[in-house]
Amino acid sequence: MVISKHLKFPKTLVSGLHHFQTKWKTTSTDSTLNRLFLQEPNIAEATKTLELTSNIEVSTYNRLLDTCIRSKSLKEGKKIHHHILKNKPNIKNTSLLEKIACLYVACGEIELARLVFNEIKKPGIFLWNSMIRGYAWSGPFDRAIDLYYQMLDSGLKPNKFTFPFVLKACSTLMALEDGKEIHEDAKRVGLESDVFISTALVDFYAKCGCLRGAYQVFEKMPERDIVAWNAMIAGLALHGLFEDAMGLVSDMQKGGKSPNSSTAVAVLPVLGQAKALHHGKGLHGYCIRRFFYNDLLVGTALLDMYAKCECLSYSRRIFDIMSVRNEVTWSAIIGGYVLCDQTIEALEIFDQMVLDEALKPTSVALGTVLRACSKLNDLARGKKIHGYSTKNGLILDIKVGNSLLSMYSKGGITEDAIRLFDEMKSKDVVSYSAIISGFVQNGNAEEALIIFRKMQQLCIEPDLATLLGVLPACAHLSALQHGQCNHGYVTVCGYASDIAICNALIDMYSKCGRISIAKEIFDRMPRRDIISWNAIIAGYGIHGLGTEALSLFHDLLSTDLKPDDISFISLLSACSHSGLVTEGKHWFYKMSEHFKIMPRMEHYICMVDLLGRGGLLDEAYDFIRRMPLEPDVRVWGALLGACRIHENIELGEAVSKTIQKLGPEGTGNFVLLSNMYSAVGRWDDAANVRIIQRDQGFKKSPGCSWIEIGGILHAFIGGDQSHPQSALIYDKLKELLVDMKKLGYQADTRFVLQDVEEEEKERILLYHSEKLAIAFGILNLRSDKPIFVTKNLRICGDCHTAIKFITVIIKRVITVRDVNRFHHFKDGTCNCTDFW
DNA sequence: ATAGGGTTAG
Repeated sequence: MVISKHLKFPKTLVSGLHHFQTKWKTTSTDSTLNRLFLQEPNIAEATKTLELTSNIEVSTYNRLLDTCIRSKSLKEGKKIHHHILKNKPNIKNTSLLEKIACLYVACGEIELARLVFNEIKKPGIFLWNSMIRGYAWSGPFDRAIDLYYQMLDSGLKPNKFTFPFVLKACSTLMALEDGKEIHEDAKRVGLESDVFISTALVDFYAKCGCLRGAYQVFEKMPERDIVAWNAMIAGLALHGLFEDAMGLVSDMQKGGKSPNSSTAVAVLPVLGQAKALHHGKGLHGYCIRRFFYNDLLVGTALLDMYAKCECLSYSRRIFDIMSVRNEVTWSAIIGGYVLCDQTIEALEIFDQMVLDEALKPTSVALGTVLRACSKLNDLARGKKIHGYSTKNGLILDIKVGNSLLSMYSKGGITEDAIRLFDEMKSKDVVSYSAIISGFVQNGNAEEALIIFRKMQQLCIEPDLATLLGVLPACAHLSALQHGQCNHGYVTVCGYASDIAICNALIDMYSKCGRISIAKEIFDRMPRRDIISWNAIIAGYGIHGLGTEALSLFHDLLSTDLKPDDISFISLLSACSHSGLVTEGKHWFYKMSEHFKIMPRMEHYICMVDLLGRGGLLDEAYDFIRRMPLEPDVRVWGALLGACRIHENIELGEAVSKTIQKLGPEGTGNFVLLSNMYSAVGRWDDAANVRIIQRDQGFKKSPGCSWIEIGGILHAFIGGDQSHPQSALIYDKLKELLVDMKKLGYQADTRFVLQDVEEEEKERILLYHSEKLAIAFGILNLRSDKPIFVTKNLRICGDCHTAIKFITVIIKRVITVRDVNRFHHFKDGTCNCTDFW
């Protein structure tokens, strides 16, 4: 056969072919192919030649297949396979079949390889190893382990290639027990101290969370190459042990081994995590000396480390000079900008990546950008990304889904959050935590607890972050029993020593009325951060224990911690609740003078409240006028509240005009103004305010009070008759009213804003939500138990008076937590000294 | 090498 007739090589594609054609013109097909296939670019054409003949020798097939394996030519390999099946259907040549299987593994077609593998009676060790490696690389990973055991069953002894492959599968699956058994096998066949196998074992133990195991293997190694050192260092880094990792790096250098770029890449993330900027800079210098800085991975890891240390300008400089960047580099720099609160810039860089560089956003980049949208509350942009993710199938990535979930729920679009949550195919702890925290942050703590329960029913174990969402929900609802239950869970899980958890517990107990337990937790903390102090100071504040709050603040000053802006909000509001005007003024002054903290609007609100409650109305007014910030409606609201307490109509009217101009927020200001007019008997004016309120479309958000009994929250709104015990509750209140009147109680009908008869007003007052909840508590709690009610708004003035009488009648302590603070009623008095 | 959920005030 004359080959030149059939082989038409396009000259442009294969260089030097002319020479080839002339030289081998007259040879047989077999030898032609043999020669031809030694040159990899010719494979495609060569397989065409193959189709023209049926009689090919096994040795030729072998050579063809070797070439295909080297060049990972799947298409051509398949043709050769078909050729063999067609022309030599009964071939029993194992080596040929093994080669085909190896070819498929090399091309990542593990299932095809498996089909061939299954046809081979006694596969050799090389093929077993190839198959195990194939599964260990691309999964299903458990098949790698299965094959390993099958191989042992077939009587073969694993060799030094087998162990690293199967151990890789074990570490991916976190299959600690299987790996340990395989470790024993390695010892039995005397291969434990092989460098490759030991290194694989170190890597396996570290990735499975068993650092001790990793170190034991590492220590026993008779010789360690740089890969072995890197495996151990990476293991320590993986566990966040940056000091140990750095220690090992210097041990390695003492042993005469120089860290390479992989060492740097392993260590840099943990340096960033620990914000160990100093070490990071040192390593950066080393990388420059060793010329690693041109390495893509090193560059990316360096810029990420600097970003984590909040040294964004360094990150940027590295990013700018990197000659090669990939999508990971871009994600890292975008993430750095988001972390450092340069959110707009982060989005600009993302646009640059997509538009200028035409890089396809990965799910990691999208997750990061969604966090940026969430921080900016740019939900429109977030929704666009949602659309893009859906179109490109990235929505199936759970991290993208969770980022979206978090954005929607933090952004307050609960419906979108819930819809997405229901649509998500796979949900994990993070999904649940995201939606729970979202609900809590948007004031829907009840829904948060409902989802929390659902999650537990589905046996999804809450983790630390979940509890950090749930505990504030309990705090918000004053759900002490739920909170205690979660405290128990925290302890069982071993989170009880976590600072953030303790902070959340302090807040929960103090909002649930158990300030002494809050203090106990605070006292027992081995280490505290500024949040711990803020939480306990605020706790004392809302309980009306201003002196204690001040004394804790003094304690704080003797620590290494510095009070922050929130410490002062907590302290000033504590002073305000306890009428500590002098102290409050002192610390407000010190705050900027000594601590160099610029007062924010919130601080001014606290000060106006403090001065106003203290009766210094003119000073408060003056204070507002001298504010460097434009006072907002909340500042004026605080002054109006003070005008009502001290019945200063003249100032109150002026203030309310200002509030009208600014646009009143909610209804609190209308209620205050109306109450103020009623208080001095200007009924027409009071009525007028209510008409304006109605005309402007402000509806009073309903007052709601609740009480937790037996772990169940019983909620009431005014005049509510929906509770099963309604009749009993109403009877109880009527009975109490009779006794209260005997003691001199008179319904304070000024607090009824509806325009109705006096008698009706009394009736309305009697069935206010806080009174209903208290009556329910009296009926359902043992007489030695304190009654604790929570209200979503400020407590009503008449209720405040009535509850004092009730404590005399029933001889029990009653606590009401309203939106501002605690009211501890006992023996006819309230600890707020009526300055609520 | 990048990567989702998190505690304090008002």
